Amino acid sequence: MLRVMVVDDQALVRRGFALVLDNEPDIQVVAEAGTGVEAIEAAREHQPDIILMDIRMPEMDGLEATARLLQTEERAEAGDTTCRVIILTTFDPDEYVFRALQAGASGFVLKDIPPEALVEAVRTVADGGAMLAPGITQRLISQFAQKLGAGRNLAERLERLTTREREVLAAIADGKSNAEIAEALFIGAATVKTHVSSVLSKLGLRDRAQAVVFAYECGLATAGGRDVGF
Amino acid sequence: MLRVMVVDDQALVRRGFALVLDNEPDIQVVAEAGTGVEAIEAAREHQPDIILMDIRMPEMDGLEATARLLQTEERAEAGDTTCRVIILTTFDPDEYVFRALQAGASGFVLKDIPPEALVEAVRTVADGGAMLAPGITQRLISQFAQKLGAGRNLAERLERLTTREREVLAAIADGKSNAEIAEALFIGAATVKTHVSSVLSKLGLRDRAQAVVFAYECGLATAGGRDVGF
DNA sequence: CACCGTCTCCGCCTTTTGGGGGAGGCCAGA
DNA sequence: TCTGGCCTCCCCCAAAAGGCGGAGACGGTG
Repeated sequence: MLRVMVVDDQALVRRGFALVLDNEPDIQVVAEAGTGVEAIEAAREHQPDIILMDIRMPEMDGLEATARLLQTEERAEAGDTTCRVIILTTFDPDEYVFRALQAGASGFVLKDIPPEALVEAVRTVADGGAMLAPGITQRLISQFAQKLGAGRNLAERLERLTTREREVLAAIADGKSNAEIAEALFIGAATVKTHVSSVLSKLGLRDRAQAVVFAYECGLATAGGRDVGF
Repeated sequence: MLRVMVVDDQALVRRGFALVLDNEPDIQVVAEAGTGVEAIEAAREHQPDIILMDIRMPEMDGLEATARLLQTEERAEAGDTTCRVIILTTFDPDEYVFRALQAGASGFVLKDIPPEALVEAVRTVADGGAMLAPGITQRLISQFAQKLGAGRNLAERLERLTTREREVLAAIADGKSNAEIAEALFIGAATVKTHVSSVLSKLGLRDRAQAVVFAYECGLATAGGRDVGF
C-alpha cells in the first residue's frame, strides 16, 4: 500500500487529487497539508512514501519544503523512510523545474494531466523511477544534449594531441602549475613546458587559462564532482 | 493518423511491436526495417512521423542511423516532415542513452515496457513531448541535479567578490588576458591586475588557470555554447 | 638502414602574471 | 562629517609562463 500525502494550499484542489488517488486500491492518502510548514510537520508524523507538492503556497513554497524534507532525509540516511516528492503545479517555467530537481524532486508534472497519468506517476516514482511532464523531459533532454554535443568538433581537435599531451592538458585543467604537473607525471619541469607548448600550439591556444576553457568545453574536464580546494 | 516505422533486426520482435501499434485506431505502421541502412532508405520513402529504433543491428546501428536521419532532417529544415525517433532497446547503459539523446532521439524506452505504455510513448512523442524509461529519467535528473547543485558552496564564495571582480573573473573564464580584459571593461591594465589579484586572493586561488576552473565549477561559466575560437 | 614521431631534457629569451605597497576619487552609511 | 568599501591607477619586483632552438633515446616503418 502506497502512503501518499497531498500538499496544496487550495483545499478543493487538494481534495480532488486525494480522492482520485484514494480511489486506487493500492494507494492511500494518509495526510494533507496546505503550506510548506504544515507539509514538513505532517511528513514527520505520517511518514508518507510519496508527497504530491504544489509550488505556490503561503508560509513556505513547495520547492523550499521539498529541499528541507529531502535534506533531513539525507541526514537520517539509512534509518528513516525515504520519501519521494512529485512536484505538481500549474506552471512549468524552467526555473521551477531546475530548482525542483535540484531540491531532489523525483517528478514534475502539471496539474492538467489526466487522472490515470497522475496515478501512474505516483506508482512510477514509488518504484524508484522518475516522472516528468513530456514537455519538460523534452527540455531536459535538449539541455543535456546541448552540453554533450557541444564539444564534438573540439574533441576532434583533441585527437591531434599525443597521449602525454592530453595528460598534461588534463593536469592543466586541474589547475596545476607546471611544477605540479612535473611532479604528478614524474617528469622534469622542462619536459612539462615542452608538452604545454605543443598543446597550446596544436590547439591554437595562447595560454593555460585558455587551455582550461578548452578542456571544459570539449568535455575533457567537466563541472561537478570536484573539490575546488586547490 | 500517426505514421510509424519499426526498425529492429529481429523480424519477430519487429512484427510484435508493429502489431501492437497497428491495433490502435490512430496509429498506422507504414514501414519496417531490419538494419540502419534499410531504415534510412525506408524513412525517405515512407516519411513516417515516428520511428521506433533498436540499437543493436547489423550494417549500421540504431544510434548511427538516428543521427543520420535527424541530421538530414536538419538540412531539409522547414520543408520536409520532421520525423522523431524513439530508441527501443533491451539495454540501457548510460553510454547508449547519452549517445541517443545526442543523436536527437526523443525517446528511450526499454523493450520490457507494457504495450499500453509503448503506445502512450508514441503518442507523447508525436505530440512533441519526450518519453524516457523511468529509471533513465531518474539518472538524467540526478546527473542534471549534480551539475546544477555542484557549485552551491562555491557560489557562496563567489558572493565575497565585488561586482567588478565577478566581471573580471568572468572575463578570465573567457580566456582573456589582462590586456584584453582591460580593453573589454574599458579600464587600465593596472586596474585589471588589481582586480585579478583580489579575485585570486579572495577565492584562495593561485593563478588565473585555477580561476577558470573555479568559474566552471561554480557555474559562473558553463560548458556548451561557446566558440572556442579564441 | 634511415626516417619519423614521441618522450625526455637543456638553455636562453621575452612576456605575462601575480604580489606588495601606495594613492586619489566616489559614494553610502555611521 | 568622517569612515570604510569600491574602483581606478601607478611603481617595483620576483616568479611563472611561453617561445625558440637543440639534443639524446626509443620504437615503429618504409
